[in-house]
Amino acid sequence: MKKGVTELCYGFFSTLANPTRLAIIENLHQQPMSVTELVDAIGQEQSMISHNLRPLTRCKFVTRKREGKNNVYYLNHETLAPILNAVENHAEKFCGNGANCPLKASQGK
Amino acid sequence: MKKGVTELCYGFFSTLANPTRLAIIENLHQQPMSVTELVDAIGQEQSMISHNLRPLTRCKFVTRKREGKNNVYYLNHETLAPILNAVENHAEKFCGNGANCPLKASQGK
DNA sequence: TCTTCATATGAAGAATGCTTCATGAGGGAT
DNA sequence: ATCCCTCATGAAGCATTCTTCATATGAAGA
Repeated sequence: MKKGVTELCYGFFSTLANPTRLAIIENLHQQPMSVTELVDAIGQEQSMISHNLRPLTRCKFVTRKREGKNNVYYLNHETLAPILNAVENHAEKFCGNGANCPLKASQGK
Repeated sequence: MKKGVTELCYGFFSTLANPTRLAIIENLHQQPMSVTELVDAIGQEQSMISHNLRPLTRCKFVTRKREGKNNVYYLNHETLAPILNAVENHAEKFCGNGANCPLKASQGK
């Protein structure tokens, strides 16, 4: 671990530490989508989706591309695939896939 | 990406999204340490270190072991090594190692 | 140009998480 | 038994981030 990685990590992880942004990532993992499509898929207000797309774009987790009058967002699979994979491995190995995760318990219902 | 991973990811990333906890990880990456050693190394109050060790323990990022009257904490390298590696790769490839990271810019000085 | 669809942005109240202070509890040594 | 060292926990004020509401911008079509 290089020196000074801490501040980079902080920006990185705090951007990912948000349910709406994770939902966006989950959707874009399937295919590129416009804002409107994300709004429909996630079922939240348009302004909320837009607000949350900004930090994702800023950290290069997604990229934007104008297509006609739509802004289509693309996931940065190169970064996120291994990360999400590591999270799944951890959850599986150390957290019983969430079964014995106190955080999940306190969130649900 | 499996269904329902979003909530697991949220617990995972929000635990990592904290400067003190990242400093703890950075230190434990070198070697296991007791709370007092972490306090000295990081230079923050003991209660703060303890408070931040709790979520790390809960998410299995670190494990605790009594040794005499000390509580020694061990990093879960199996999970964190690949994660931190992925962050470094991303920072290098997409963020100029933080040089063109607007977050870092707004934090520093 | 005017209208409409698509998206971004600003501001403010609400919610969440953090930091600090005070204290409690456990283990070892005397 | 007492003292000290080590560490954990609770509560409360403070700070940060989120969510929502209102509005602005841009592109395309009539």
